[in-house]
Amino acid sequence: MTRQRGTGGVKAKKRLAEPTAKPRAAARAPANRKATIRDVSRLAHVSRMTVSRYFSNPDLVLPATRERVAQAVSRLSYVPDRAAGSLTTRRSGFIALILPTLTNSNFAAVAKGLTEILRSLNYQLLIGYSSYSISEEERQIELMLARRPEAIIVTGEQHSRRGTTLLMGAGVPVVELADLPSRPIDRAVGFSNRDVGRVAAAHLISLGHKNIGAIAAGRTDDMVDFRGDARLESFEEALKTAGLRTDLVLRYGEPPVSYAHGAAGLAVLLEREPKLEAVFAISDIAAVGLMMECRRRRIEIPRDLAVMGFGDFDIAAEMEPPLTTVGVNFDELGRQTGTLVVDLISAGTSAEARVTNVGVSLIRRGST
Amino acid sequence: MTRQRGTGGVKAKKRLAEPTAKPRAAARAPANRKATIRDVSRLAHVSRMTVSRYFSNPDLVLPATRERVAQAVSRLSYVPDRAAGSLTTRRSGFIALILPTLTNSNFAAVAKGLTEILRSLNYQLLIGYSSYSISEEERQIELMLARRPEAIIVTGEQHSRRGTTLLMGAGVPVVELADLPSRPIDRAVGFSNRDVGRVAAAHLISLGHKNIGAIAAGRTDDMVDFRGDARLESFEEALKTAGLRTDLVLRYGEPPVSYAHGAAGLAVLLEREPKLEAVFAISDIAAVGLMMECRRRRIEIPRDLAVMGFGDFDIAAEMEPPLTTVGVNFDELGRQTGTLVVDLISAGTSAEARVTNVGVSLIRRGST
DNA sequence: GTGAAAGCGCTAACAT
DNA sequence: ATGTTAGCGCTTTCAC
Repeated sequence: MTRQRGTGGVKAKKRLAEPTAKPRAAARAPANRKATIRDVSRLAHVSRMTVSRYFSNPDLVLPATRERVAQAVSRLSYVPDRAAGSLTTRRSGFIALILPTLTNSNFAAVAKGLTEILRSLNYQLLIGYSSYSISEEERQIELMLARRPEAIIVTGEQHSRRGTTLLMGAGVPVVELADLPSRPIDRAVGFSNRDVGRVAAAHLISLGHKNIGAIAAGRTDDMVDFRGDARLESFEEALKTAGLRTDLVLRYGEPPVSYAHGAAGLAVLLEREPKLEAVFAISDIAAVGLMMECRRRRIEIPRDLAVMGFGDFDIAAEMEPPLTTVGVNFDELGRQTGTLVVDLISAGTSAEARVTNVGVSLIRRGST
Repeated sequence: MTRQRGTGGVKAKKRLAEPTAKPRAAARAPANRKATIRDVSRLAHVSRMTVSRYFSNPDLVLPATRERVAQAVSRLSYVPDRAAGSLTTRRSGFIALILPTLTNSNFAAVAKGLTEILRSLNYQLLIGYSSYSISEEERQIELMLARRPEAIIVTGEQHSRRGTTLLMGAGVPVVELADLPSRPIDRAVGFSNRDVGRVAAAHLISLGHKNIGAIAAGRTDDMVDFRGDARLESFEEALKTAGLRTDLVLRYGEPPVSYAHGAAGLAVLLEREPKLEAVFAISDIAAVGLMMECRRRRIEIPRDLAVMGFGDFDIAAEMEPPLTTVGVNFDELGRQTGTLVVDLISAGTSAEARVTNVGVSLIRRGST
């Protein structure tokens, strides 16, 4: 079974199957086959096991031996193949994370918070994003599962039927993020998007506004921002409960909402109600776009129009006037999720409740 | 993790690989263990190869058989283990991507452009980020290599010594992004950050400004934004060449630059030179922060101060006045990189030059 | 402290 | 159309 130098030992028939169709391993770097543990062991004149120990538990290797292995490893630029290793250890070292988008700094913050916790424990985040598409999320779940992650983190409580089935049968901890599922698949760390809508409405109403508008994205069969919708719906309900009009609650376009959503939204609202007094955008991004449009139209904030958003994106505090918003500590959300996941993997359990609420808070600033 | 028997103490000669005499676990997947191809094969009464073909080339399987396999797959919620598969195929299906940060929508756009190309070909992006730390980048490179990606994409041309060694020995295509290395490790798709600085300086100078400032992040031993620095340096050189003062070229704080960098930077510059006429920020983000600070100080743009940035972030066009900037099509950069990488993997070569320049363009808007 | 044997879950290359 | 054989690169277990 020796098959070191040259290709001795390999069946010569291999030549047959070379119809340039499929890319073969050697296609690109003929001279450069990746070094294996066997190459190292031979160079260092030790067994493969000793090389393995050198990486997993160096103390078990005699210093002199260790040094020889180190030399060989360095000479060959050897990096152990984790995929091969995990086959035996049954630990992939992957934590899967499926987000709606990467282009949202709040979600990026979650990834950052998670990484902080996972890095020292040598887990690697396997990040995927669904572009707010339910079918794409399902595809991502399957892709992730194929990599045997030790835990899987998804966004929200709404998934495709098959996606849910896959998650339930995953056999590893599952965490749903940024929501408070009434019936979590396994665990959840999030906040109430309905609370966000209520807090926003309460704030605007308490300021005495009557003609209150709102801006959100629409939805297609496949693309939905469930959490944004929840914020909008609860906002609308709160308006209704207060006996206020709800015909200024706008949904249009595809998620995620953009600056342009906010700018265009203002135009629509103003046409519908010139005496518009306040607007809640389900994302700071739309709120900022709207504020810029106000500027173009010489509408002074908050004197002529009160504006608030959601997310407390970096730009919110920097705006002039600074944007009132409903904030969530996404960094912390990521860290808590990381801690939970690590507990779940190592202890198989955690003191945390099945559903953890990190809460939301009104961040009152100059735009209202 | 109980071992199965079959490896008994006695050395059996030539044990058959396939259906051993010794019965193993029952056909159904044990509650606690992910189903394997063997579980499926037993449930469907076929060999493992047939199950394998069902996934890789269903047409080779008789419809009736296919149906039985499908049933079993579905009943067991079986998802093939890609790590195990790649051991044999020598194709991990991973493309590694190492970015400085996820919190930058331009880099997020690169990931998006890449995904567009790679998705249909069933590659999975393995994303890592370095937080602008050189040592962390090195660590990421090693982590990635351990997953045997079929190509590895890194940002920039500056890496740690060992990082470079690892990349050179990777044995797979390596693409350096967002830079134009004079001596690329393998391939590069990017633009000239020095051009950016020159274009910015030329623009501001052509407008007749004399007291021109600039804002960038500083650097620590480990944290550097090489590309941002290149933009700043070439900007400074252009100023010098034009015989203009360069004492208003500012660097401070850690990368990446933030809104706050821009706001604080303006204060410093104004203190140093009350007659400041124009500012170039190495990132739109800092430029936007600076514009907001202008607003607070009732400095009118562009009348009192011309401002320009880099990156053409979404917010740039939405500002009031809209921000003049130097733009790069990062989406396209991602797509081109994707196409290149796919060519390189499948054909082992590509018509592309070793270094591809996607170019930069001055986007003249209202802030100058 | 080190090594030999066995096998993780999968598939390429052959047989039928 | 389907099955058998022989590993892929690594680590577990157990022997020395």
